[in-house]
Amino acid sequence: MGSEDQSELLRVRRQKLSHLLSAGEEPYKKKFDRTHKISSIVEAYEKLEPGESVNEKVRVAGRILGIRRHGKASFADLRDGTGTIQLYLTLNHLGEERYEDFLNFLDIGDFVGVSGIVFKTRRGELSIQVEEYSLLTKSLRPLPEKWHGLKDIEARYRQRYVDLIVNPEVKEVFETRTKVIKAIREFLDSKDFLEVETPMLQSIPGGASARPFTTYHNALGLNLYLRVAPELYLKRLVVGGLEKVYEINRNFRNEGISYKHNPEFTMLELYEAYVDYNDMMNLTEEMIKFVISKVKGSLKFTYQGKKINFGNDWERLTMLEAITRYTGLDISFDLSLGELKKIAKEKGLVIKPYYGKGKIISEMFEKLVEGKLFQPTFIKDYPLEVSPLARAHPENPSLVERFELIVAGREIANAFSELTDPLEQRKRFQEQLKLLEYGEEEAQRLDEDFIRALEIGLPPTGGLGIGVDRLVMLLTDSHSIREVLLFPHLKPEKT
RNA sequence: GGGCCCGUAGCUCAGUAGGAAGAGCACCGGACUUUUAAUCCGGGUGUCGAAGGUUCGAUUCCUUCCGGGCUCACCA
Repeated sequence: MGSEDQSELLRVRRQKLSHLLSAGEEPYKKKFDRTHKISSIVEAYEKLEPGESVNEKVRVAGRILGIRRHGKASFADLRDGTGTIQLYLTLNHLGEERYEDFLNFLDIGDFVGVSGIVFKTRRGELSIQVEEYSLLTKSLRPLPEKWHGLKDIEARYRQRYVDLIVNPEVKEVFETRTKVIKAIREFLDSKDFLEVETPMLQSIPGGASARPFTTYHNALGLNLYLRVAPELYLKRLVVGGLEKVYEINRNFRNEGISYKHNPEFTMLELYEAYVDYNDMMNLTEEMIKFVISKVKGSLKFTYQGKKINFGNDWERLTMLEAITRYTGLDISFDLSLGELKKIAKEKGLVIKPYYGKGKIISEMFEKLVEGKLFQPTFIKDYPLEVSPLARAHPENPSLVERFELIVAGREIANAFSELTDPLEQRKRFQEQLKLLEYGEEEAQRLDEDFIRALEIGLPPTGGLGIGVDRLVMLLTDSHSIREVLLFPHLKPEKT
């Protein structure tokens, strides 16, 4: 784009840049030695009396966020990664040329380094009396308005760098996100879990019922899939003797985008040998309580205007109990398939012809009950039909030892006693293959090497997955998953 | 993918029952040596998302497309 096509705002900044260059100024410097971060100046000197100054020269650097001109003296706001401080610039201290240059050629958005004396104005604002300044980076585009910030949701996501500059609460969300992940690691590391990394590129996508992204390896001439879950690899590691493992990393699912779905999202999965899903339930509760206390300082907070209390012992209901309680329907596997379908259709559910009793019951739970569970609730004993990797329930062969943690109507965690019997696992995969034939693209594929690993022997194992983004949504009071992803997926801008 | 809504200046938003495109901030010029959403005086900087259509005339009405939001479906 030539300069004649640009708006006046862009043109003016480029003119200032040209002027600086022709005056021998370097507008993109490589470094600046600081003596202080802004927050350390604020901490050290915030108790100064108005009018008082400190006999110590400081050097700080940051981005100019505001300029207030007052003739022969002016103020500017300077922000670095730790805080904001006011600059006080006067003709007396800088000399006429440097003072005028600051006002004429520097703009809001520019990075500058300054040196000067710390003092407090008579209005009580901690400030730096600037004796020297240096332009570090010239900004060529205006920032959004100081009062309303950047509101346009699309612009905020596409230009997250601007969002982070002008909307301070956005930075806090991502700091919280990092704290959550650190707290998870702290908790699991203290319990001697080993953090590992397993393949993102898989030749058989496994471990979850989801459509995968496909890709191609040129050198090997091989179709590959982006993983939908790390599960089968992590269980191979338990076979290998790593008794407690976890991975926090990205999963990719080729599905729709919504306020709670992004095509790539972050998942915690962990596996522990010699324990079952009841132990996983206890571990989940302990871990999430640890994370929330660490991050929020309290186990009670509000999410989207409603109070959530994580402090009590969380309720544990079987799926069938939950359906009965929240719908009044007396559902069990004793009903015939025909009866279940009839009830489901009366409730407005879409039931495909090949659905069995288990799938219908899980549909009833997900569509009719899940959204009503706001307080943290464990729902346990899922239908076997929808859980091809979980161990059957000893008291009911139609169920498995599996639970999900539901909070604010959403699934936060999913766990089970792992199926360790290789012969049974092969049968389960074969049932999944039938679903693939029915056109259920999310059905799971047969993974012969995983079966071979089970044949080597997987000890009794409990496994757990937690959707990290959704947990962060809860703890940051975010309505949309996009608010907790730095760069949520959007369609490409223009052409 | 379906339904509803949105797209006007760099940003936040008005507006035109179809007839010369507006405000605040930002920006440009001027005044001002302790201001802080500084103030005061002057200046509107625009492909009204894009392309067609209707019309004497379209930013406004219609169609299609692009992008976004909410919601339903699918999923975590």
